[in-house]
Amino acid sequence: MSQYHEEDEPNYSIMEEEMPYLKREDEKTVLISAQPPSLIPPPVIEFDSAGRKSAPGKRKPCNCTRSQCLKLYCDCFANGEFCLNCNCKDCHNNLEFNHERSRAIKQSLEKNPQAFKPKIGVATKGINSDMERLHQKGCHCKKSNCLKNYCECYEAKVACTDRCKCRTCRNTEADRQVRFTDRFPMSSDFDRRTPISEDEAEEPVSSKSVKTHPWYYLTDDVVETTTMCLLGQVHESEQKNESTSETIKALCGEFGSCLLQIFDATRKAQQNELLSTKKEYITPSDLS
DNA sequence: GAGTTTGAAACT
DNA sequence: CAGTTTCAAACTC
Ligand SMILES: [Zn+2]
Ligand SMILES: [Zn+2]
Ligand SMILES: [Zn+2]
Ligand SMILES: [Zn+2]
Ligand SMILES: [Zn+2]
Ligand SMILES: [Zn+2]
Repeated sequence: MSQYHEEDEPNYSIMEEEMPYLKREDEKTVLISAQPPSLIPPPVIEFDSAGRKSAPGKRKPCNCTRSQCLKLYCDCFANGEFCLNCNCKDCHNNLEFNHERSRAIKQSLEKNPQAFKPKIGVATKGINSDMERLHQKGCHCKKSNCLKNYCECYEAKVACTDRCKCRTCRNTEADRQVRFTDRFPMSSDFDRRTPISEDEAEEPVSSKSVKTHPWYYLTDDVVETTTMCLLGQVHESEQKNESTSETIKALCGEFGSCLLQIFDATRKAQQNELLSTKKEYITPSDLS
């Protein structure tokens, strides 16, 4: 994979990094029918090419009907993956049509050498934090105000930048900051700061099991943050001109998201309690 | 589920 | 490069 290192050919080095089954041969890019990416050991990918969260094993099945999953219209193809358990019709994005598929990849690649590179920069990779987690090409939205998932920036949960050519954008960094959801993602390891009642605060015995109940984490801070998130959601829904029912639906989602984070803190507290039966102190490395 | 809306990708 | 068409997903009801 790394037998070619030519400084003046950045495209190929990128391609070899992103698509191991591509090889350089003479002045051409040649696709070798090596192991398909989906069969290669562990594709530990956190984000797909569009910046969406992508659980390594699972992938949203496509429903392509006219592209044969051999154009970038197909998300599977665009992610450099084979179709598997998809609902596509007349799919050629598989080993049966490997040759045709390789030709299609090559075709897309010569149209745009960056075609299979992630559209959204990976979020800080150790020392190399140059790659911003922002859309590299920018969106061109006209009617969604960049407030719906039609917008690739919004879908990837990143702010629009000057690279975008969107009209009436409501997804600027400033816009996002008044929506709270992104500003205060309640860290699941927040501490309880405000005692709910004085009795309980001075109860040494109950402190062992009380932390395993969700309501223990309903501190003022958490309640306030949750409320802020909901208000931010209302704000966003109003900008979208959403109907009341859609607004309520969105609010339910937001509230559920907050509740899950609170519950997550509960779950971690339970784990800590289990660990503390053997250890006096828990080091941060125990948590993860 | 049916029908509409949307903007990237493809095409001219 | 710009204008148009095609396409599959996002969205609405
Ligand atoms: Zn497909
Ligand atoms: Zn597919
Ligand atoms: Zn397919
Ligand atoms: Zn946009
Ligand atoms: Zn944008
Ligand atoms: Zn925008």
